[in-house]
Amino acid sequence: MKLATYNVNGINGRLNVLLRWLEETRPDIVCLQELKTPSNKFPRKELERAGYGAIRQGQKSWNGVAILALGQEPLETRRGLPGDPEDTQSRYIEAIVDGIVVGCLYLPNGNPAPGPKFQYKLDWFTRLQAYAAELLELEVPVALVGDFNVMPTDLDVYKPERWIDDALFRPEVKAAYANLVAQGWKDAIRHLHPSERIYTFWAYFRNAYARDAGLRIDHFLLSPDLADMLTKAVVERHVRGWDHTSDHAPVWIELSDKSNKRRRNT
DNA sequence: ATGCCCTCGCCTCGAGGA
Repeated sequence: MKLATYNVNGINGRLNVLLRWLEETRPDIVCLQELKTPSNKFPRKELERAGYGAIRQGQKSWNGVAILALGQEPLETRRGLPGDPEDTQSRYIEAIVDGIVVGCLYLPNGNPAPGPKFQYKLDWFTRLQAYAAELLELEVPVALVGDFNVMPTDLDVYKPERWIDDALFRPEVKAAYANLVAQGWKDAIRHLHPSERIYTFWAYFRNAYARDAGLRIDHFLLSPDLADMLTKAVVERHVRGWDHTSDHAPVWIELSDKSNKRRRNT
């Protein structure tokens, strides 16, 4: 089954592109970020017509996350990241689909750094670490999926030296990501492709896509049992080349029930 | 050191993005 993430950069302005990609790829589960629309303007009917049930946490103009599931309604288990009741930004939603706990997240950008926005990013990361540790303790299949706004290593940036002071690449942020992964998560794309340059985002300006001046900032973190099921990871680069497209490409991973192998091993 | 380009809002420019 295909588990996907896509930062759409405005779901209503992007609806045709999103529907075209859904029709083409037919992912089973999709985590969306940057809806940029309040929940009551979420295009539920259009997605339903395309075969998808959906839950969403919207917000006017900014942020916003959603989970789609092919042929079913995601069972919502959480809305909003715990740890700060003052935080009103729509950046986390979670559901159970096909026995998997799927946490869809849009981590703060954090620029300019340093400053209050960067501090908010670091605080959000700390809360995510605390909550992610709780999820791992449940010992159920969990995937934390979305736009983390972090390039984990030099391999994930077209020109690392240009990004040293940026909020997506500062040492504190890379360390926060590394510490999160070290809890016991697998970075799915990196796990399958340990030394390949893979990007998921290309800026609109400076002809970034044509020059392949990209960043890898959309990630799948898998709990150990899910990591065992991982067979494939694909960045749908061509979608970034479509007209009126997002600055992110959709990304998906394939999870296969290797039950025969697992049965033999246990 | 900055803008590039793009989205949204109530609006033709500003804020935010990465």
